[in-house]
Amino acid sequence: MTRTRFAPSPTGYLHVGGIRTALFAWLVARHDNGQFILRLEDTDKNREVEGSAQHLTDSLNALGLNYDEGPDVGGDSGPYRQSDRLDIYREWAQKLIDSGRAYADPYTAEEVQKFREQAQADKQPFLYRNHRPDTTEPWDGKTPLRFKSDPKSYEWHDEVMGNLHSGPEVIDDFILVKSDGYPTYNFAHIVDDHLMGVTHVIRGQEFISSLPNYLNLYEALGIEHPVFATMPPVMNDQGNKKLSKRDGAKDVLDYIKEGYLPETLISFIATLGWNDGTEQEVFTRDELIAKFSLDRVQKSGARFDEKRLLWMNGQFIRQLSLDDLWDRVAEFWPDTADSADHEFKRQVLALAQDRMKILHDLPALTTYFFAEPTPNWQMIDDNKQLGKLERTKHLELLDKAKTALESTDFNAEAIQSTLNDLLEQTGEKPGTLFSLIRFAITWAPFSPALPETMEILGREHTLERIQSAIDSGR
RNA sequence: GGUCCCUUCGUCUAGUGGUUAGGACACCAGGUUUUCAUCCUGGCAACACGGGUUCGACUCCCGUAGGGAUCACCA
Repeated sequence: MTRTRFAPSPTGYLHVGGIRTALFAWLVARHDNGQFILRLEDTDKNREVEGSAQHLTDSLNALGLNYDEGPDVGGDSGPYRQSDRLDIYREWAQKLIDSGRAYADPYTAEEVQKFREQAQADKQPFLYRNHRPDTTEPWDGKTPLRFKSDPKSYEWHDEVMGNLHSGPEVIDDFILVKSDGYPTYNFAHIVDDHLMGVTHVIRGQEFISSLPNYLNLYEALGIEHPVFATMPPVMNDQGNKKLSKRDGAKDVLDYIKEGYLPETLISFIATLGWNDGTEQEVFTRDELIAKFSLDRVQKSGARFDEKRLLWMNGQFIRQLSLDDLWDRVAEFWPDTADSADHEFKRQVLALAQDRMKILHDLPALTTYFFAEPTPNWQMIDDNKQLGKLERTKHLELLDKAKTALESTDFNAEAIQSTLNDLLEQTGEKPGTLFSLIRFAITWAPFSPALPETMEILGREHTLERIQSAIDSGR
């Protein structure tokens, strides 16, 4: 039974890089009909950020990355918060002490730092085990507990990276339990993954260099290691370093707030470093679950290109049914739309659907449907065609338009036909006449097609706008 | 610096010895009786470099260069 986990530390929010690791682990579990576990690695109290555990689960939930077991949903392998598992780590640490594979670190942090600096000065790689004491006092829990490593070469398989290898020089006596009593990640995650029955450890490439040490610890503990899969890094848009909070990587929840769809984020993040080998560019959640496999994950890092994300979001918005879109834009209408008629808003939304890239575009696209625009003749004078005409000509044309529209059925088709007749009657070009009317009605730099806009606005309203345009131009 | 990993259009990528090196984003041009967007059509644009192996290398091997990760009582 496949069991994967996402094991973040509650030190802040989740950015695109972090969520991708979660997504891939989730996809592996769902693809295999297995389980996905959330485990909080809160063993560094200094770095912990208030409220971030909640923020983490909110982010996962917002993207629909549901977990079968976790701190807030429970499960048979809990607790799922490492700070609640201290007894367990102590027990496993004792096993190591008993078997002679762990010992009390006799040095202070300052002394170790000295060793490190000395090694650096000698241009030698620093290895703590070179200073390993011959005899040690029993561990009293007040000093760090170190792993007594057994340096050797390793070869192992990584589902993404392929076959990897390392020499004995990278194996060292790392700290298992800190002097504050909390285990290090290096120790805790191995115990937890084992106890929780995790079959696939999916994590970022920053752990690849520690893996030989983990292998050494698995052996000392006498437990089998899970399948490893290393994710390539997500790079910033410059491509010169790993995406990081420190360099302003955005919180995924911020993308949701701006009106990126969860399914866009899922599809985009998945295809950042994975593809199914066909020319398909956009995937639904179900398609991803069905098609995902670790062996098609890229080995090299990928840059985060926000333009592509924007494009993809537009694709998803356009695929939505009007009902679905309606539900999702609830929080995005302009304030002026609060009192507007329900059906009217739905028609406006239908018109805006083709132009939205993110849901937050809605206000800018629709304001003149809900509030009277302010006439701005400068827009007309700046127009290439209209600027050549006299103001009196503008007004004359608008007046003719108004008259023609007064006796027209107010549906888009009839309006179009009326406008076409007007074109012939006045001898003007569409670019002139239609632009003029469009400005008179919307006073916006851009807007949806004229007949549809008029139809939704209705005859009365449309004629009023034209009239007030005429009045303001006199 | 040591160790490990990586390297196809500007970007995301397909490609597993023989292809006009394909797709998508972005960009440019044209079309859809106005604008913006959508949509459609077309265009620009890549195998980091040098050696091998081979009848034949983007594909295999070795070097070089460049990039990344890591060398914590952080994860």
